[in-house]
Amino acid sequence: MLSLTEENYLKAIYHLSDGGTKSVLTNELAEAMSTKAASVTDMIKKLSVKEVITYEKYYGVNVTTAGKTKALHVIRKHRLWETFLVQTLGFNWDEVHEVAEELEHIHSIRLIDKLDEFLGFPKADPHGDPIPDGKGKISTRPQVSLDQLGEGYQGIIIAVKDSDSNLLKYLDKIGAKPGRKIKVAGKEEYDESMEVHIGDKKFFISKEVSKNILVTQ
Amino acid sequence: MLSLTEENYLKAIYHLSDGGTKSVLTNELAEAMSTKAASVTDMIKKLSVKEVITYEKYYGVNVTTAGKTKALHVIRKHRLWETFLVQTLGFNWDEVHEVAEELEHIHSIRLIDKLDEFLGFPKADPHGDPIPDGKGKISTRPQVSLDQLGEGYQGIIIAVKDSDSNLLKYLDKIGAKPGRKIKVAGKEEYDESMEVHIGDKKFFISKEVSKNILVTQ
DNA sequence: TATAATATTTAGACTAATCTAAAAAATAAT
DNA sequence: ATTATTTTTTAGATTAGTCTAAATATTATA
Repeated sequence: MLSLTEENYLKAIYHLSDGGTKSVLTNELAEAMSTKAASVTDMIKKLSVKEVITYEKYYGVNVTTAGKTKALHVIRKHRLWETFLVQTLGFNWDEVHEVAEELEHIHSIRLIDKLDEFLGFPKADPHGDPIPDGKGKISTRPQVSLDQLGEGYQGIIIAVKDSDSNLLKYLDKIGAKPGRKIKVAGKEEYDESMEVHIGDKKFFISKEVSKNILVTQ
Repeated sequence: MLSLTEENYLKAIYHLSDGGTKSVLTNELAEAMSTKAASVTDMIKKLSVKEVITYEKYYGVNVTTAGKTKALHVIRKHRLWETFLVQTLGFNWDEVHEVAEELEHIHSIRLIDKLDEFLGFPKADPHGDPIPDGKGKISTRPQVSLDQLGEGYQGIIIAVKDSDSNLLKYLDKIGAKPGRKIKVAGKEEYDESMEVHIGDKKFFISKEVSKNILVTQ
């Protein structure tokens, strides 16, 4: 059984390792957890004893299979709660992250399965991120961030990055929601800002914004 | 701000003091918290620094006004979550206590107010216990436990004690739910067991059971 | 390839919450 | 009113998670 803090570290490691595909360094984990490298070293020792990560001194951390499953279970809870907050309680999509950070640590499996059922077994959360099933299986679609695409591209928004509440408010304002069609009408070489069409409306967005919009390939 | 543990201590003190009407002794608090008296002494020192209780060495603990408000806020959250679990997710009333013990510590006030609204501002939880409002105001009705009443009594079940899951299963089986009419058809002097009529059905219940049924006076 | 810069780990200390064992106060019993 | 019993508190230790400062390893640079 992992403590709340251990769960948070494991989740961060999972995300930073891109779902367990690469190692994570002490300092980037410290940065992500808003803590000091020394604290991270202590924690990764604990997590490797619990066999959810492997760890080689000075060479970073990797998630084990067991660790992946546990991380995905926490992510499942987080995303189901976010869906509940928006779909059922009427929160805006920019208001749910912090609350879900707390709710994701409630233990009852029965609760989360009932919640899943109540919500109609949603495939994705309000930001378009896929919701793992009870066994920790996650379905991913091929996707790119919009900034990597050039003029003329046309596709569908799959998801948006959900970390920054102000960004989400802005994306909401321009209608950049999962499921909407988006077209790169023009791209400025100098700063990589672009003109996009979303529905029948046109917007100029900075590279900073386009990096946070994930679209079909 | 109280820690999770401090919140749990405060809630226990509030309950053991009958809503702040009497002092609580170290040992009974230790018993209620499944911990040792020494730990209790440490914690009540912390809680009195935070001014949610007053404490005089060797003479027990009393809740302050601020403490009452905080305790009632936790109780509000507990009871709203219990209502949600039963009403919305389809849990049985004997399955919700432990989960609500975790959920009651989620901090967002906005969450709990939205939940309250979603549930239709319920006045009582599934066991009949009153739900305090956002300001910590609680409406209590005059009530007695059934064991204190004699043959011939007739009234309405207001609430049942919710601590024991097996008791709740039994009460569910005999239909002893808040709102139902109940009549004491006979009472055995020897062991204070009684025959009760609930709806059109008749049951013999022990004193142990009757103590846990709260009825109108 | 030695040296400088950066990253990581160790050592030692702090707080919250807990414990056991011993001391002290309050209550009960003779 | 002493003594015995019970209750409560103190003293000192332990674990989880954190920190700073110092030491060590790795990587980059000249």
